[in-house]
Amino acid sequence: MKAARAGDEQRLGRADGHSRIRSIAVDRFDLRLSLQCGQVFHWVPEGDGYLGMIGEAPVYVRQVGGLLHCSAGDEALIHRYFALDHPLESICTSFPKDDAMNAAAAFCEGMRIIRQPLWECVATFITSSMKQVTHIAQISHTLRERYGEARTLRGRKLYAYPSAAEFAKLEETDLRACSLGYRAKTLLAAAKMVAAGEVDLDGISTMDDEAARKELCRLPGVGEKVANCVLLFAYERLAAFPIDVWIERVLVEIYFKGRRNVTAKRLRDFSHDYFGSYGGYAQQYLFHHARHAWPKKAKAPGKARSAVASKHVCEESGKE
DNA sequence: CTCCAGGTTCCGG
DNA sequence: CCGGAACATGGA
Repeated sequence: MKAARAGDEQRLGRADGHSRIRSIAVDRFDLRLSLQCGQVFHWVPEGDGYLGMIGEAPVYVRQVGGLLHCSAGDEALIHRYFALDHPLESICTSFPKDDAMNAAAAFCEGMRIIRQPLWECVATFITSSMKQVTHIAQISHTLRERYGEARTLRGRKLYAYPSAAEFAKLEETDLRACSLGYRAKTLLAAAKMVAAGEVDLDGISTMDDEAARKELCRLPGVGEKVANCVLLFAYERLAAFPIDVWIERVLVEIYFKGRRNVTAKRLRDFSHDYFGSYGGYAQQYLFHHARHAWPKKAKAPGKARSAVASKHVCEESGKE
């Protein structure tokens, strides 16, 4: 592979004058998969790479085979953010050996669980409830553009995720205007608690998984599922196993097929025991595989809808 | 128009 | 502990 061309250096160059490109050798890492699997929502494709923020730092990363290209000075940040130190081979070896898990592991080769900033992760997953991945990203970008600090890289504007203190200064209507819906109230309340120090996100780092989950659930809008996402994607608790509608579908269809009385508690207990200490990785692989490789749910053909049934309903739209 | 999306909370058995 | 219902909004 050829080294980065001079043109790349120029385009990648930062305003501070340090425009040298560095290459990080990576093994068992897929940048695109790791950014597009639904664990983080703000990275945008740019050229052959991605543009995004790691905390307050605007970053451009590009993967070419086993090399990760970035600006000089960002290496350590990127190494940590993308969890290049996670023992991916051991992690995959630890997975249970069943057909569904094997297929998901093959489908998700190189996907890593990244280390996200605490509040950013808490807040984005508060906004995630009952939302499609694309819409979560949309909300994230709106919040950043309106209330985050701006940076420029490669001629593009990038915005940091607003801090809890910045959110705490807003009104609920401000957040509703970002199409947050009912999540505006809980996000604002959570921001105020964090800003006031009533919940200490940094302090949670030293708690065991159970205590940390319980503490996170004190935040409005944070239930067991969101807490597990935060534990997994921000606190590096790789055993945390978030159960959303997709994973529930997988569990019920694959591991509880035909069984009755499949309650939330049984799913939780089974997942904890079956997937083990790297359950979070197993969960993310199963999640991504199910979302992209499972057949779309066929519309129940029970009663054919009349083609003319709704003909006259939406005709008059000249209000105001 | 209908259906559903990386849920949480509150309420009654 | 368990099931239901309300809660907003925008794609498909």
